[in-house]
Amino acid sequence: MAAEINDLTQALRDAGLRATQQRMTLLSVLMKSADHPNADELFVRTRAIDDSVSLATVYRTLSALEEAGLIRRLSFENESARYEITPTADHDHLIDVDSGDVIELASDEINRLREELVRRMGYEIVSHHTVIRARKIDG
Amino acid sequence: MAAEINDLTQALRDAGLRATQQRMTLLSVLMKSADHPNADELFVRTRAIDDSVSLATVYRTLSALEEAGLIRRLSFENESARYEITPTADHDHLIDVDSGDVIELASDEINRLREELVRRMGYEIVSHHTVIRARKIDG
DNA sequence: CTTTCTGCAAACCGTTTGCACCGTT
DNA sequence: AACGGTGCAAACGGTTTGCAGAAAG
Repeated sequence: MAAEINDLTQALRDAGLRATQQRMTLLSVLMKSADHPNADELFVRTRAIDDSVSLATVYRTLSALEEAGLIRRLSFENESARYEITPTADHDHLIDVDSGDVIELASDEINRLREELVRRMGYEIVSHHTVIRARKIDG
Repeated sequence: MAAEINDLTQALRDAGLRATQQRMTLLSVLMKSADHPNADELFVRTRAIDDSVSLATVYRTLSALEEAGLIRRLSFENESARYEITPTADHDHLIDVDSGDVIELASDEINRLREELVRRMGYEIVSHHTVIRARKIDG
């Protein structure tokens, strides 16, 4: 159920990084996070487990993990960056403008259309991200 | 061809704002800009016409114009905010990862699919924005 | 004459970095 | 041991803000 320490160690080593206490804690926290926390939230949650973690290390680790492809950095308007474990299936994000909740959205059909559109313009997609701000329909 | 001073004055008044020299200059600069400039670029271009404009005013004016719906603020990853005159037709943006160019992308079909998908989840779209990072296919 | 706007400089806030020490390999 | 990683505090860069004077209505 919970990720083994050895899995975390291996994942970090595979990424060419040393398996330090701080990195393993941060990675495990992010894996347990169902939401899309920002650096400060990760700092608080990580610190609750291991109080030797500094904010600087959170940022440095997040950069390293992103570069290694283990996590994804998400940028929303007027907000600090949020992070998620790299998703297996491509998905976009819907933000509930009232609650602030972030919901994951997948649509193969949209992805296919988008790729076609871009290719027709002579480009190939490197990455893409859609942010939809929406409000619950009452009733 | 060029927007009349009276048009600018009227647009600002309609937005409930005073038609100051600085705002009219900034607005006309943005209207003439085919690219999607950020605050600093707008500051430089505006200052070339009217050297009484300060960076603070550029930011304050951009916020006011955005709130009034006259312009749109665009957020790309790891970049300062860029601005465009509010587009009549909904469009997304493709960034050429090599040149940094921003290209406007429209697709009614994608928009329709997206709206359907969101509605099926019990939401209505407030706004949406897609950023595609892509590379030119050589050939 | 009132109210809004402006320039200036200082404050802000998320993020990055230099440094000297510490832990992993 | 060697090297990468860490905490701390200071720096950074885009953006915002308090203030006193200037301009629009």
